[in-house]
Amino acid sequence: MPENVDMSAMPRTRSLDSLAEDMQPQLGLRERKKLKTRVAIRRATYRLIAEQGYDATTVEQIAEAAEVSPSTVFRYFPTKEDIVLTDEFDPVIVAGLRARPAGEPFLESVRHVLVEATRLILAHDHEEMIQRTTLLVQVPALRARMMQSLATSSRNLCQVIAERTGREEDELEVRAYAMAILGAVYEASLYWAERDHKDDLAELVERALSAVRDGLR
Amino acid sequence: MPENVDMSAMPRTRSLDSLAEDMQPQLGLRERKKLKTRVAIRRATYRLIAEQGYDATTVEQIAEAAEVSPSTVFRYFPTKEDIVLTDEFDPVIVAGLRARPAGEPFLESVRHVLVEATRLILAHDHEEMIQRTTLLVQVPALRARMMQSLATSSRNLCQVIAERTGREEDELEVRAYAMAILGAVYEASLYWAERDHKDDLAELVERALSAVRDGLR
DNA sequence: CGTCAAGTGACAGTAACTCTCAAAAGAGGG
DNA sequence: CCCTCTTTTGAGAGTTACTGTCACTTGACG
Repeated sequence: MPENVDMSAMPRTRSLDSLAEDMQPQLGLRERKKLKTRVAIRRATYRLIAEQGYDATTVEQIAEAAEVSPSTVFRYFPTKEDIVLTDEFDPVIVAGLRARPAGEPFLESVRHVLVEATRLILAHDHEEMIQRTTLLVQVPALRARMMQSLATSSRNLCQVIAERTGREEDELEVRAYAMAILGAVYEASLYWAERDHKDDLAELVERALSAVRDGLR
Repeated sequence: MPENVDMSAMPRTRSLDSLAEDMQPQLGLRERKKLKTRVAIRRATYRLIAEQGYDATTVEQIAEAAEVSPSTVFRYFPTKEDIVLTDEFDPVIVAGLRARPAGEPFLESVRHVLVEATRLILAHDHEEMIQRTTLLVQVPALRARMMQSLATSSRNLCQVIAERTGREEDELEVRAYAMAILGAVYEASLYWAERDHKDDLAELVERALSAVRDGLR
């Protein structure tokens, strides 16, 4: 396997790691190898799942395809679900929110940032987002594991909300509001996948958040 | 084991099935036995988990304590998590929502009904709600499985929303709104448990929903 | 080059499920 | 009361995700 792969030459198989990959200029060999293993495991997983389905794909197969031992797979990802679900979107969104003007109503900031982030992510990893959301619709175990993701994102979101609104980050209202937002975005993603990704996800996210803001009349 | 147990004599160990139990007047012996097995499994589970913790409690132990075979446990509950999480709250809430005046703003209806339902449930199964939410805080697997619960409740809620607002039940806005509400309620439950159930859960639910309605300022 | 720490693989073990099949037990008719 | 049909149960074997241990390899660094 060549040391430096031209990522832009593999339009259909870019991984969600690619964003992280792109901006790791010169780490030690150890770190680079680790990143490569991560990517290899994830690529193998996505490929095998696309071929055989989620349940039919065992960790052993993944390990073999990625040319590592099963132990190593579990060292990199605590559960099989995580191989599919792990992403690095939170920092992007948090940073985006911090960059918005302080006076702006908070939900407006969220809408702006989430819509922009969605476009960015789609531009970067379109195919993989499609695979991920498709799997999310098909595999209950993944939807379940998603809760963990939501909880983590929620905590991050709470922190920003606290900064912005001068509240405490563990206040009930803050947490409820954060989870409401994330729930809406989650539904937008599911909706997108269920309709075979025909719509513009960014637009769906915007509509979902507007619904939360306006209520239903 | 006696045929008829005086449920009101066991104030601390009443199960979430009790509501369902109370209103099954005279079914066939078969059905009554099934209900009893369900309750036995759940009681055994809660007892063992209280003694040893969730992870340390195996399905085999549960089966033994409930005096059934492990196969039977899995026949009644698809997963170990479900033994803890399954409830019958949705019908209560749906019926409550249908009973609200048609003109009322929808979120107001939701607030009324959820707050009332919370009080009712607490009055009926207080100890078990405490156990459940405590476990929810402690056990990640349960939080994850909760997603399934939320999805089901969400579908039910969507249906009522559709009836009330004249929209389609699979419309994005409806689904996003439903999930936002449930997310907020979920956070209220967690918050309650994290603070050792000192607060009034019904009040927390109300605050959480108000936060969604008003946004954060 | 040598030492140390980090990363890996082989292996054994656990427990949550799944499937299959035969025995047991309620339902219902004679 | 008994015979039959159907539902429910238990027993057992098998799969797989995950955990923990330990010896081995391989980058890092002086």
